[in-house]
Amino acid sequence: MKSRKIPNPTIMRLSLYYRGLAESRKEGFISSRELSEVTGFSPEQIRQDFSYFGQLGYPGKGYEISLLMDKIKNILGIDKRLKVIVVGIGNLGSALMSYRGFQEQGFDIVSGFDVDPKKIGGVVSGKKVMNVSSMKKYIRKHEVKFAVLTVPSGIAHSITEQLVAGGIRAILNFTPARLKLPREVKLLNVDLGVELERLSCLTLLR
Amino acid sequence: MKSRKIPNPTIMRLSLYYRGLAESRKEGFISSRELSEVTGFSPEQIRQDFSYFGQLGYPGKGYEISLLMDKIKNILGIDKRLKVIVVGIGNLGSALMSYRGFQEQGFDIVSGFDVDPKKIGGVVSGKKVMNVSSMKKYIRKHEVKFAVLTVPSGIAHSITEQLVAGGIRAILNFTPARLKLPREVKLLNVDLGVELERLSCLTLLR
DNA sequence: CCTTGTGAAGTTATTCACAGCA
DNA sequence: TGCTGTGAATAACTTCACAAGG
Repeated sequence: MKSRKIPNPTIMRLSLYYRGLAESRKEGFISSRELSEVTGFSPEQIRQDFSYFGQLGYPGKGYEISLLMDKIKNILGIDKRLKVIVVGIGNLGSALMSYRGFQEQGFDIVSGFDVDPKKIGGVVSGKKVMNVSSMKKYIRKHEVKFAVLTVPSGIAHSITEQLVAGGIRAILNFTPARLKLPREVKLLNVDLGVELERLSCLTLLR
Repeated sequence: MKSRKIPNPTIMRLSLYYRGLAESRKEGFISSRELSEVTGFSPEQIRQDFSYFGQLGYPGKGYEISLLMDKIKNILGIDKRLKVIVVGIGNLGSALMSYRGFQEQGFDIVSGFDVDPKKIGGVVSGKKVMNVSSMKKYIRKHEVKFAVLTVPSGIAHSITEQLVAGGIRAILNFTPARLKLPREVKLLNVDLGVELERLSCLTLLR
């Protein structure tokens, strides 16, 4: 274990390794070469990545799969279930509230929030939709740390302020707005239009 | 213009620059510093990025906004509208068919495909939902190059084969499946569970 | 002054190559 | 033999620093 700072790209790859391990349904041991075939990353890179987290593997055998998965879960902080709220219950927001992938990865969507009276009081995928005005209090009370943001970009900033005031620690932002956040609140932007653009570009250039 | 190979990160930033330019609603000229404030990237990086694409700016003035936007559009290949199909009309698929962001970025969702008889023949957001069995022919006939994939991961591979056989050139994959594709077909994975995981991890480590 | 564009320096990430262990 | 773990080499990316133009 070389206890240097862990590169960001390594962190970004960990969840894909985890997914690869889960999918392979292999049991016992897996080598970096085998994991390479599943995930598409090079064996060297995989070993390098794992080396940041200590002695994980066994020379000549590989990595013990269940141990490795536990370790990654632990590193990623998904060894305990985390509460998530969805703000903005439009088409995308509703879809995300029903999205099974979140559940599977250890996230519990606990409720939705919107400003539209027609949506407030409703139920989507078994979870209540509440008024944004009660959001701050809710976040505090239930100690929610994660929010998924799918509101119109015009109100994204004001909603974000309320999220931060409530104590949210991380925002998965589906709006095109570039949010300004205090250092301690983490942000990940998922811009579907931008993703397609990038894809379009890759198609033309390579 | 230094005609070296364009770094991947540069390409990934271009669409965000474009978005920043569109949002700023500024007219005339914009400097790298101003664009920096909008996008969050450093002025040096912005200049470096643009420098790959030739003499774009004017010293002392900045970049001519409409010119710059056209240039980026051209580079990203979004100067013409592109047809997109959505395969898998579940919650997420429906949301994506209604997603205005695609339209705004120059992508036209032309139709949806599913295997569920209850969905086939339906209309989502003004577009027909058709049987996957007719998909290959449709792609050929309408020369569709882009597909958004939101099917259950179990059938992702077989659907993908049909997409490729039809002549699709790029796939935006929302399923957790790691798709194996011929070199000429580009792939971008958007795994919402993985995104949240990464965010969770960032929260804990930094 | 204000800008851009860019070589060079600095930083970070990936790949290589091999020691050491089973 | 096949494997991991890791320093060293390489490659990729970002930031700096400054010349030159408005």
